[in-house]
Amino acid sequence: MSTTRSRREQYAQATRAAVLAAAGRRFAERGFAGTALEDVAADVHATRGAIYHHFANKTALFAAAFEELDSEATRASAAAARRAPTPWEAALAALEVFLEHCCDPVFGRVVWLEAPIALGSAYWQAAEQDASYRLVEQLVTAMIDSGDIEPQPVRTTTRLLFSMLGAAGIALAQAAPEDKPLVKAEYTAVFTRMVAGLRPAPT
Amino acid sequence: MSTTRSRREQYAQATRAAVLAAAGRRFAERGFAGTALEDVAADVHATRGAIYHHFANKTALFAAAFEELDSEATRASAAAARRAPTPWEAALAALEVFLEHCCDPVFGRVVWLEAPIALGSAYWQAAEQDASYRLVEQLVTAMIDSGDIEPQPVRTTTRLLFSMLGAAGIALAQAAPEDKPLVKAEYTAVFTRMVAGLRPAPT
DNA sequence: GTCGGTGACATACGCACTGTATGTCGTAGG
DNA sequence: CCTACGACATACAGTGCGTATGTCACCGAC
Repeated sequence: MSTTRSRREQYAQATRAAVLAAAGRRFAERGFAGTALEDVAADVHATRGAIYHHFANKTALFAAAFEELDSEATRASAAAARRAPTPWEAALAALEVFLEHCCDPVFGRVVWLEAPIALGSAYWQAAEQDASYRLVEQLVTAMIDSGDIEPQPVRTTTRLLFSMLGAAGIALAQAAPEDKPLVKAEYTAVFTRMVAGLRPAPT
Repeated sequence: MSTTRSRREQYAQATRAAVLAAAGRRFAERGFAGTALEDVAADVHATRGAIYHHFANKTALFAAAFEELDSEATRASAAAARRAPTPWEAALAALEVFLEHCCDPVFGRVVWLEAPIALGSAYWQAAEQDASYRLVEQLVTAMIDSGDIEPQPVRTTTRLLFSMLGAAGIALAQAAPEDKPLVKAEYTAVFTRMVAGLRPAPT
């Protein structure tokens, strides 16, 4: 239904998407505070007026860029989780895919480094509504229900795991390209062992 | 040696300290971006010129306020750790004291919520030089050396634990005063179990 | 005790952005 | 054709940082 749309609307969507992409790159390279909307506009041969036509303000622009990246990574991670036989293995599979996404410089920087800056103190409230946070929450709940881990306060556990994901994402975003595989392996290993601490003691 | 100092210098130190305290409160209440130096200056009946005389810029002012809070909490935590008989118990004791400090609204907000915003993308590089990070690093190393936990990549483990500390600190900073004890207990419990995942498997 | 020097501020200004209000032009629809 | 509306561009006001410059009290020397 979206294929046959008036030419005007097609053009508008195109510029909106271009602005979003340019903003993502700029935010990743120069940071949120360091990028002027003037520059983003120049990247797509437009003016700040165009940006303010499509987005309420600078923060909203960032939020849109963020959500696009986050939801895509979450989608892929959730898909990987669904292919695993047990909740425990689902969590590991999702972790693997998610960390792979964090290796992308734009993703890592925008989602983990700049998001707290852009969204300010409200970041952690906002985070709980994000796709990635909710995926973690679902995986935790599933593991508790299946007995893979002992019952824990879900919210607390999710927040802790989410922050660890953030640490891993930041490390990956900052690592040199050739170091990323090693860094990913280390975080995966320590991460896994820590979560394993929540498993029931072997009889 | 610092007691007998010229009157001028005493006054200067007093205003500097007053600025630091006022900045801490403002940053905690309104956030880093939300507080204008004009307001901080007004709080101590001075002007922005006075602030710029004592601190290089807004970020430096924040960093000074941050470091004061952080070093004090770290000092107390390290002292608690030193009184414990084993590295494992030392880590638990330090965790307890540190989380107690996080219950202070100014501390929690400045150190955990606003610091990434104020220091920007360089936050995580800066964090590794902070007192609290280094304390975690020492505790991890001590636990590995004593065999309390199995050998792990120290840097990776420290970063993960530090981020978990941050999650707990933020949760405590945001919790209502009457909820803080419960929140603290939950985070302590889950945190401890996760770290316990790093312990050697029982023979 | 006064006199030049210095340090602790206050005042005034430029500058870089953000956000908003208004203008323009092409396209869609009757 | 021509009127309306949506997609932008342009112009402007406001805010807040950083800096350059001024002023006045204190300190030490003579």
